[in-house]
Amino acid sequence: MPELPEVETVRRALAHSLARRRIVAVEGTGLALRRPLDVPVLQARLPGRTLLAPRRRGKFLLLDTDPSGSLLVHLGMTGRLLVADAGSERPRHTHLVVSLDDGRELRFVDPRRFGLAVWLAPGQEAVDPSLAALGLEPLDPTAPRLLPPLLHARRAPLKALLMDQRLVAGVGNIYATEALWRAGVRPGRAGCRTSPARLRRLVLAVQEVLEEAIDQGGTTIRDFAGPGGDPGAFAVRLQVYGHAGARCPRCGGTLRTTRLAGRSTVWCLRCQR
DNA sequence: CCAGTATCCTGCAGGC
DNA sequence: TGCCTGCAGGATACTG
Repeated sequence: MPELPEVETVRRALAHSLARRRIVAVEGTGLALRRPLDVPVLQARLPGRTLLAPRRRGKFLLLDTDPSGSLLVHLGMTGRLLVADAGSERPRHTHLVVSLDDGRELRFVDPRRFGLAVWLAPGQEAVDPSLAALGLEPLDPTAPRLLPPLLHARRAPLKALLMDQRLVAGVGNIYATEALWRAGVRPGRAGCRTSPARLRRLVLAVQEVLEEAIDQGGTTIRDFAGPGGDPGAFAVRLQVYGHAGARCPRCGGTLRTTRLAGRSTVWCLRCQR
């Protein structure tokens, strides 16, 4: 389940392995992803371009090229970007293959097809609906100052607000769950019923957990892997996600599970207020 | 405008 | 063993 730390891990790996590689060909299955995978457009635009260092915005990756333009990628739930030798066997559900000038290829693999790969011409980035709707980058130094008032203005449960990409871009179910536990805040608490001081603590907890996860190369529950196929190491550091029914590592209470905003949520009844 | 829910998709786990 | 059901949840379309 790629959230910000997983996407950032992929970005860093691709920055090393793809920079200055020239694209020579593109193949695609034509199967629909979240948005239609427009293979003819990708085949018309990508070959001949050189890949630059990728950027990340929320959970989106922007593979910038020279001449300018970008391949916008979202990994959805089960998406992977893999770099492998062109001769090697392609995994099931490989929807897009970008061949490089050094005999390797970039593969977009996504069994559940919640992901996305679209060409953005110069200038399109500013008007792309997915990107334009994104809120604050949670790791931005201004987040602890700017985010609490936005959360305080809303009646929805804090967990739903943290996962709302229009407010904060990049936090998903795993890290929202962990940050709320770290901050000692109940996931179902309404934003407007939480003090600014607690909201600030919550935002700092979000930053902390995201940074630690990036340091560990992301979290692998089932599907995530870096471009080389390697799993992230943060799963062992998850304190509550996936541990419903276990003891709370902080107070020894029982971790409960509920559904909030359609997502499973784990929290400690005793020490999360 | 805001909050909550249904929807897309596949793989896997659990029950029988 | 095999079939069925439910769950996992990213973004987004829809409803109230």
